Amino acid sequence: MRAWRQFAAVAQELHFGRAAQRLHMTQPPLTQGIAALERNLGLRLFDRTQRSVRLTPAGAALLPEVLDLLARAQALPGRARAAAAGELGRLRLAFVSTVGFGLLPQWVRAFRAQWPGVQLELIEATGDVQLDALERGDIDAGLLLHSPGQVPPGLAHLCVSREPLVLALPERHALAAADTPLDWAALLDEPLVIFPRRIVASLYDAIVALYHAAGRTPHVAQEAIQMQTIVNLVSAELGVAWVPASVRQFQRPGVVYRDMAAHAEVPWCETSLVWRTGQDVPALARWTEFVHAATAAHST
Amino acid sequence: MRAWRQFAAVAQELHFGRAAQRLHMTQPPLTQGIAALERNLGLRLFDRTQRSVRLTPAGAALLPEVLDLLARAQALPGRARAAAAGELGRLRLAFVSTVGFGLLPQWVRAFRAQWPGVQLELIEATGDVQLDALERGDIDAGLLLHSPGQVPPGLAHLCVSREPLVLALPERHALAAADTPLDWAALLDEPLVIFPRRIVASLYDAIVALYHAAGRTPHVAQEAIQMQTIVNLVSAELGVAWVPASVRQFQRPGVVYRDMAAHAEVPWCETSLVWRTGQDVPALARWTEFVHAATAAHST
DNA sequence: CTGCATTGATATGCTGCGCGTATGACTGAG
DNA sequence: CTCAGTCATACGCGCAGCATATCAATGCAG
Repeated sequence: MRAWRQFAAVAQELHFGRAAQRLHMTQPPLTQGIAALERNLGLRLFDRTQRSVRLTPAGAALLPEVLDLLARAQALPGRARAAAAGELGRLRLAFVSTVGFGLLPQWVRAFRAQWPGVQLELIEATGDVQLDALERGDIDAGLLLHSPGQVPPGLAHLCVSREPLVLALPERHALAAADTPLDWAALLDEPLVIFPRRIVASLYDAIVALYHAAGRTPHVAQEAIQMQTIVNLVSAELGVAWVPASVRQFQRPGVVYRDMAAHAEVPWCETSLVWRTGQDVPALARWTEFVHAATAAHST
Repeated sequence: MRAWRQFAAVAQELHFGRAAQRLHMTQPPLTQGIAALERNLGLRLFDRTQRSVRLTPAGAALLPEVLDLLARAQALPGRARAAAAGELGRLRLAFVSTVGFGLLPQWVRAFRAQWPGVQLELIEATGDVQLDALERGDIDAGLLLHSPGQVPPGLAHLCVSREPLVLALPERHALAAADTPLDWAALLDEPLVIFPRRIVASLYDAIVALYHAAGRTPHVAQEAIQMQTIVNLVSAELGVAWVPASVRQFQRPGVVYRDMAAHAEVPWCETSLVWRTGQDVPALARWTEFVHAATAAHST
């Protein structure tokens, strides 16, 4: 490596004395170094008389590659500092499917523009799978749903949005028209489409509590893992469903959403970024900063 | 550099003992080397307990770059040998405009495909300019016209094609019809369009000799440097011209070419690749080999 | 709980690479 | 012919980087 640095210096100066000066050394060992390099390679890199130095064609062909190599080598410490600062590296981010249709895409675009050195890997997964993956170290952070205040223990979190649940109804359902007075008791007797409890236990329990408070037990007609699927099942008239307000964006034909905020008992849910504490992932710090700024800007 | 090689070994093995073995050294100095590297960078690359070694996120981000750098460094001697073998480097090739419309383009395509590492720079120039440039070392080889056997002295050469001169006539000229018997004496009295003598002295002299042999002196109506221009001037009925047979490809409207091979005195011309001797330009050797093979294949 | 094997860290001495100093050999300019 | 300039050679030395020896901590077997 040093030999190549010496080669580059002599090739650029075409003068052993000045090249040695640039290398902070004297001329004799430089001459020897170049001679040793040429001997090892088995070819001449310089045509030199006693008065002048010129590159051979082979030397000239090699010079750009050597300069590139030296530049990369010299840049490595800086790259290391960049990596430690989180400007460089890989970040594995899991997310539930609903946020994939929300703000996440534009966040990802903006983040990649701001930190092009960070390789952002996106993995769609349900909340329970994300928690397992976090535990095993397979991902660096997750974006998942939960009930307010019910963030999984032992993890750092950053709340990204807070929204009430709304009711998804088949279009032709008796309670679908917004101007009809709501028969709360009749609603609680309707068949329910809901996610399995293991997906988001806290939110599942909050919905069940809503029924229990009225002395009812929910009649679960069908389970589905993704919110999109749940809405599709509502469209197929298998039942009604409680979904986060943001799901209204879907506008699936055959489905109407009804705001239940008038009933104080209706649960809310939060979407949070969660990650392990206790281990330094610099790129993750950049991501949490970024999300914090993005949510702060959005809420103002 | 050695420090980075040690880093790569430990990062891949995740075990100081095995990494040291791979590096053909013992474990203690490897531990010290990594410690020194981390101290110089001011950051930790490995999370190590007394029993295990893991990469920090920064270390993991850095590993691909380091591996790339090491691979390039290791490949340099091979690149040097390739450069010496002429598979790598720059080749500056001058050519007269006529060959630019002949076989040269397909030669260049095929050569670039066979030797992608050679950066072939093409410069259009007349023969006299090429000889100056060769003398000054501005180009590595030239493709130029000359009379048979009259290659410029002190240069190596490779004859690429040999062809007779043909007569370029204005379409409406009395001698233009191929079925009319040729009035040789009348032809020699026609105004002549020809290149300046300095461009290709040997060919110029051969044409003049043709006139002198019949006791005439050519009446030079107009001079032009490029064959295309000469043909255009013939089209403008400024005179007739002697041009290499290959120029017939141009088919300029208003110009007809007449084969003069019946007259034994008609000069021939050669196109040759010429280059300086006495200095080794490996890529040039690849080019001369290539042209030799191409012309041999074409002539069979 | 105890001893052992494994593994990374520390201590110490030594060797050789690569540098500096001194000098030589050759060349072109005045 | 002399001298300044430049690349090559000779030789000695200091220190970076290695090996040997050893320690300390941890997981595992019994």
